[in-house]
Amino acid sequence: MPKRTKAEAEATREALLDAAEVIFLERGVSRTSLEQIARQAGMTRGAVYWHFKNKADLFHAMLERVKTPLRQLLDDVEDPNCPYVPLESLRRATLHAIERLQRPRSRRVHTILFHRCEVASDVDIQALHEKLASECYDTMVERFEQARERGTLAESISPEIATRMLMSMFAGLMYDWLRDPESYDIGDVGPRMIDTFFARIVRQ
Amino acid sequence: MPKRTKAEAEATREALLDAAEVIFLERGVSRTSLEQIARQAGMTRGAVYWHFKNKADLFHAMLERVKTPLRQLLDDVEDPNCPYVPLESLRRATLHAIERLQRPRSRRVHTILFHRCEVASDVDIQALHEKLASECYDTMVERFEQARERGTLAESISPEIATRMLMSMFAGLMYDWLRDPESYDIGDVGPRMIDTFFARIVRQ
DNA sequence: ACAGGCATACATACATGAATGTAAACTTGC
DNA sequence: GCAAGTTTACATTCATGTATGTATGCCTGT
Repeated sequence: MPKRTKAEAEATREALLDAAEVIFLERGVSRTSLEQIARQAGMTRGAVYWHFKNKADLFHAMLERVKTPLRQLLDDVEDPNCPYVPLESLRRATLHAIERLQRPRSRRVHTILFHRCEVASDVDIQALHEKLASECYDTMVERFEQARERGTLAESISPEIATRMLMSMFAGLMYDWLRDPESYDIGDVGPRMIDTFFARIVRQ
Repeated sequence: MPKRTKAEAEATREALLDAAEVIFLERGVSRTSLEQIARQAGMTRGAVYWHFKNKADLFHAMLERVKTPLRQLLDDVEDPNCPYVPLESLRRATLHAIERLQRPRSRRVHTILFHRCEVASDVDIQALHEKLASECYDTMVERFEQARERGTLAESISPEIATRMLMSMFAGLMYDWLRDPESYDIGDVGPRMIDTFFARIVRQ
């Protein structure tokens, strides 16, 4: 059954990416062959090679369908018409990112990113993530400094350390939960952690 | 140069494991061949297959030369003749684990574990880690409960959430730092984070 | 409006290379 | 001399990329 309509072709492309998510999650990126992905989508490797250059290209296309939690957090925090004061905007942005991580697709893709792939295979991904992390760090430090100027951040806490604490908690939360989502409900634990953190670092 | 003395044979085994650490770190576990490891150690694949059953076996042998940070933390916290009160024992154990993570071998192996391998390839590792994490969680909750009974833990913080915060911060710290060790000095930032955390959760 | 032509969207077949595991040969310690 | 280490050689598997086949959708000219 060759040559579909334009819309059908776009549908197969999406089906291939869906299939990739499923198989990558099951077997890990390096151990899955393009044949397996194609079969999962009810296609053959020919379809894969039509839509994508190779496995790395397909992998990148898969990533482009989701927004990284760090990216989400940054976009929220940097939103120019955000009505909240520094600490509150940070808190809300973090909660929002946790919220969105639970969406099925986001959850699948980030489980793959955290636990089912090796960075060495895609060096640019590594560099990209490092850039995002440092950008995120800078922005957060800025916010915590604003909070300190306004007197809402406790004086004994440096903006830099507060930032590292928040970023580590966030990264660790994702890492741990995605490894074993059954062990706890991130929708409950996450917000309670974040709220406790912010409640405890404000000037008492 | 065949057939060495017993001591020399043991030395080649160690050399192979050293080589594995280096190459796994450079190229990722799945992309490295046993040939590459053998060459790095100045041997051929024959030597590898003599000392190890296959790649997975060699990988496990490599892991057995180090102690996981979580394992280290647990051992410290559960030490029966630990002279410290609950919160202080937790704090010290965490600092100690951070300390030991910086040892070259530990750092290399855990970089591999966090960033250079896919869990799906070694399912038992995954299960092992999950068991360790839940064991660690239970023990920490216990300590925080003791602290609450003694009145040293702030009443507004539940032992469960305190535990998750500490574990997430710890995991995130390792994850972030091992991905990009140049971005900050964990020997400085780590302790400052941990100290701030404990200073902020005690009853004021 | 429709007939031809061309590009599209795949499937199939094939060539290649790389890694694995094993068997056999070889060399030296004990 | 036998078994422990180690090398070399070989067979097999498997994924990849490419080349080719092919039927159909889509468009253009009249």
